[in-house]
Amino acid sequence: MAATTFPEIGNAARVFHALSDETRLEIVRLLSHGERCVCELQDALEAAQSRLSFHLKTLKEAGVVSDRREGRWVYYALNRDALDEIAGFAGAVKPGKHAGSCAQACCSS
Amino acid sequence: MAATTFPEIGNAARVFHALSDETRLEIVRLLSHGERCVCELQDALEAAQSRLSFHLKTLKEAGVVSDRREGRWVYYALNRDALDEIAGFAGAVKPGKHAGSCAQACCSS
DNA sequence: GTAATATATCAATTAATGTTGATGTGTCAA
DNA sequence: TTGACACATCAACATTAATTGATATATTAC
Repeated sequence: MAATTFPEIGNAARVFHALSDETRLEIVRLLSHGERCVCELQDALEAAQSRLSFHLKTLKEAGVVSDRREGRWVYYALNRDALDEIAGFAGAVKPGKHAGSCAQACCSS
Repeated sequence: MAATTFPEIGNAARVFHALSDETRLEIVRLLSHGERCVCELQDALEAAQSRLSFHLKTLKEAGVVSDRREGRWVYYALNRDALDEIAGFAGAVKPGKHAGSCAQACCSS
């Protein structure tokens, strides 16, 4: 498989949607330093707990982050695969870089 | 400037939002083959004209595409900078790749 | 067990986004 | 200069997403 295969549109849309919110991008930025528990994020973002929980769920459902429980705390971490998918998308779409890698109708014209 | 500078959160959110819709991703995919006029996209996507126009506007406002008029037709093309920003984001956020490049509070902890 | 802490979920509200059909604008050809 | 074409914009409506405050669940400390 080429490195620039066009990702599944539906999945890509889900990932991009997860990243389309500033609060969630801040979360991602914080997590880029390593995993964090919810209360640490809460302090850093000064966000209401249920709001944060909502955004974490959104990120998790899109596959951008994963979580793991440790005692009372739940730690969230970035999921490298999702970031690769994003980079892959950008690469696949760059003019001249995607030749032949797109299986859909757009290549038949 | 490092290649992995963390992009402006606000702008990144705008770009990601533009890419968070399947119709718009299809448009981007089509444009990855080169510029297209609206009517070509219309044929390829079987989308109502006003719907397409709405999505093109969204993409344009986010800086993902640019347009140019040629007679009766308006041609849309991908904007490479926006794709670079996406790739840059993915790179900046990857664990271990962003060290020292993040000017915000997240790096002070 | 009981209380406290960390987190998730729910219901209600509000805000943002997408869709549709109709109308407006610019450009070209006859 | 009229008509047809390519496209943008608008208004009304439908759908989806985000925020808030309250309540529920799990874990630990006492």
